[in-house]
Amino acid sequence: MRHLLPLHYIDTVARSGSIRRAADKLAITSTALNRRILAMEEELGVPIFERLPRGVRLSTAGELMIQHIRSQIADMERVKSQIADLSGARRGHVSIVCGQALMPHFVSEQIALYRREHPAVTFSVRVCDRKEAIEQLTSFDADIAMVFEPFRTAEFHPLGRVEQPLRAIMAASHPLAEKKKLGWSDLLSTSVVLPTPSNGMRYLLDDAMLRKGDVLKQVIESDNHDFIKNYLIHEHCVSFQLPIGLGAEGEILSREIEQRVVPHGNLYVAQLKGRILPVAAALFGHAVVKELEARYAAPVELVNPVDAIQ
Amino acid sequence: MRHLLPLHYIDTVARSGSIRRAADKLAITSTALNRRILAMEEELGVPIFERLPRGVRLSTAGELMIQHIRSQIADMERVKSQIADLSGARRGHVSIVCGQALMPHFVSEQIALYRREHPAVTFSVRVCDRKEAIEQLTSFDADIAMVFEPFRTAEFHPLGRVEQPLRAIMAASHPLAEKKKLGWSDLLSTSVVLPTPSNGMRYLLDDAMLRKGDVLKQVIESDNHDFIKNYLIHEHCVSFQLPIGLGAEGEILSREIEQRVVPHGNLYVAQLKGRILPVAAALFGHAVVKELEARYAAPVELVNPVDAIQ
DNA sequence: TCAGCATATGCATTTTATGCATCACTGCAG
DNA sequence: CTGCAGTGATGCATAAAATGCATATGCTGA
Repeated sequence: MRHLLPLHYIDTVARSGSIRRAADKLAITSTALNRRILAMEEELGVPIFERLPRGVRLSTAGELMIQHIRSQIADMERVKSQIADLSGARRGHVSIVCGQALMPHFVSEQIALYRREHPAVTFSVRVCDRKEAIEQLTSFDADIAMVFEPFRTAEFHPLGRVEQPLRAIMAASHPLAEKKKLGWSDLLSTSVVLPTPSNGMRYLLDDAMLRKGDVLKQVIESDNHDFIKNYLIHEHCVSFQLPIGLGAEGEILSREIEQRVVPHGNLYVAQLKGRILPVAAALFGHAVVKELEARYAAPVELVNPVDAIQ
Repeated sequence: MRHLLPLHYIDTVARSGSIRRAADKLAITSTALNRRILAMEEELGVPIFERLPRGVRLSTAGELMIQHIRSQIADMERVKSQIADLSGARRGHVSIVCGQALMPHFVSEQIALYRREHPAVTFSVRVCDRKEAIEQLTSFDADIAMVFEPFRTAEFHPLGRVEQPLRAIMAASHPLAEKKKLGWSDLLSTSVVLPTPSNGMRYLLDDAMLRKGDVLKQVIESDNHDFIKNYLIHEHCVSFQLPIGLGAEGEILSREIEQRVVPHGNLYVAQLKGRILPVAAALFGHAVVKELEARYAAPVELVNPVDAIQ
């Protein structure tokens, strides 16, 4: 929309950290962009950017401004999506961030399902850790986040939650594959491959190790679950995965872990607090929550018992 | 701000109901305005206004758009006020609607108090009934509403509440002035002057009459409390007022009414739900709530008992 | 049918935004 | 210390956009 072009300009400069770089992205000259920013600052009465020798940085006022700007741009998208919805055809774009490499199986399935109903809705999916996920929400770059054991912040507004117990995964030939349920001693008896600390599963595992006062024999750490899964074929190690991230059982099997050893974690579907989502995003989020709760029976809601009854 | 000029144009047209009238207010020609609107509709892909023989009216899409526009404009004000606050000087404007003619005594006092601290903050005060008050909030024309027994709607977000029992007012020479506390039979024994039905006090009185199956001897109905108060000097009638609306006792006295006869009502200070108020408005609202609760002991909060303890 | 008032549109003019060339400044590598 | 690369700011000519005037067009109600 034309009228928020100036806002988009400022947003781009803030993201680029330099007027010239932003000007390149926006396909205008740096002088034009510079002058628009000077004009905006003139209007506002205070500088939006601090001028540094190697570019610009948001001032305190600019921080306030940029939040406003991003919310306005996102809200305009919402309005457009609602207007499009009036004429029957649901259109728009849904931007999703999901916490780990485990989600894509589920997410891709859900997106395909949604797009079968509404082919005019487009999607973008990014995988990142839970801290980044919340940043993406607050910067209005993502509409919906799906994360495991997120940091609780004021910005985070859960749309739904399901419990996910950690499961141990290993090659079919691994000795522990003969047991149905693994205890702490079983885990100690083998080498393990752990996800990086930014991962929610790692958080639960570190916590378990701290409580037990014992450390697992970690041989490899990786942020890529595909790599981990492939590695298990070559060496008799154990790693971990959530039920939702498990594919079909083939060379790699999964086994239950006793709950008192590693407590169950929570998988959240969430949006930015206070924001009204575009129609498509809101409905997709709703559909995902419904499906999750159908697959993994919704836990009893502790915050408000009355709601759980309905 | 320049970038929301187009939005302001649309807002003005929506309020004026005609492009020409809006153009006059905006001090531009109707052709220029017309073309900007056509351009916006082009961009949006759907008409914002329905063209009628006697002007224009918002289309369904326009209704969505205008809500967005007003929130944008109001939110920009908020940002400006927050930025102004950064540099120490609190500036800005607070727009208040109060439910009845009873409030102005209290409100004027509170505004004076606030302005003594922050002389750069300006105020506008409008008196209207509770239905209009909520409309003013939703159209972003008012930041804060102070109303007695409002309609409960989803848009209404209470910042504070105090109980206000109705009191009977009358001339000092009225026979009932000799009693300290009036019952239903006392009220039936005299003529009464009632506020109009849009008034929250009237709502409680009508309710009482319905329950008792008896009607008061209403001789005059008026929406103007000053008129009512003056009239009581000339004829021995009884009327009603809230404690907060009572001035100093002179020719007109007030007497308590038994609670089981007319139940206590609630006075609310409220804002539009989901909106973030400008700094000045938020702090003024807070100050008012605090003062009200100091004067009329805050009632026990029923919704969430935990909060009341703190 | 016609007067009255509404929105739309063609065209000349004014205002605004853009691009080019250039300046002034800073940090860094040699 | 010096030159280089990279930054934002500014003067001026040009391109684009908004505006105003005159006028067309469309509808209602008497």
